[in-house]
Amino acid sequence: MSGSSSTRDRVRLIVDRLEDRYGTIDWWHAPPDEVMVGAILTQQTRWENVERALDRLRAGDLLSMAAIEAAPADLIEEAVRCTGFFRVKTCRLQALARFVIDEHGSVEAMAAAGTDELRRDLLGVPGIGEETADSILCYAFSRCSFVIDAYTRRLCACAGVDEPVEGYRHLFESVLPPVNVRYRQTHAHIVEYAKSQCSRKRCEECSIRSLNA
DNA sequence: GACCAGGTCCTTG
DNA sequence: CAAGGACATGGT
Repeated sequence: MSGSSSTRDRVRLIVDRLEDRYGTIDWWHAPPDEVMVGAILTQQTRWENVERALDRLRAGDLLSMAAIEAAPADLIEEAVRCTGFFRVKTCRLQALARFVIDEHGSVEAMAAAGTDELRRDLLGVPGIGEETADSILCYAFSRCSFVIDAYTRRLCACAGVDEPVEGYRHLFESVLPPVNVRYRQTHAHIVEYAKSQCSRKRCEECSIRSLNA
């Protein structure tokens, strides 16, 4: 990580500009079990396909850690097929469900754990990397863990900020006030902006690029 | 038909 | 540690 203040100022500028542009938006409010499932299903996958899978799981009463832990794998596979990597993702979902049930007893019980401990434990579950862990912490457990995804890296690259993943995380966490709603909102802003304005084709005219000067 | 999508893991150099 | 491949379906 480079703690360079000019880099941090640039990130602060990104955050402020996005807030001016989009204002208050409330993103991904769903029950914790559903957030955890969605966080895994959205790996390398468009969200629209994830929603289909979530609907299928819900229809089969499979949208809870307890149900996923108990269900036969082929039932899960069938429901999540539309998100791609369906065998791998089914394994990951069941590994997460087993972790929740075996190590904590329930999702509600998990909420009692501290953020650092939770993060470390989640990263120990096969199939859960940094982004998935932080998504779960931020959107399922309302913690101040900033999510660094492909959109965030693309947008930052546009603005001339180039860091290793941990660098990005600490940059954003040093700029944002320690309030969960700001974390989820800023990440939502980045996704909205990057999707519409900073796609591979349009990046040249992306206004964030002007922060380079 | 090529190319990409809100990653993660495993193998190599 | 960086780079490359595997995992797979669905949309443009």
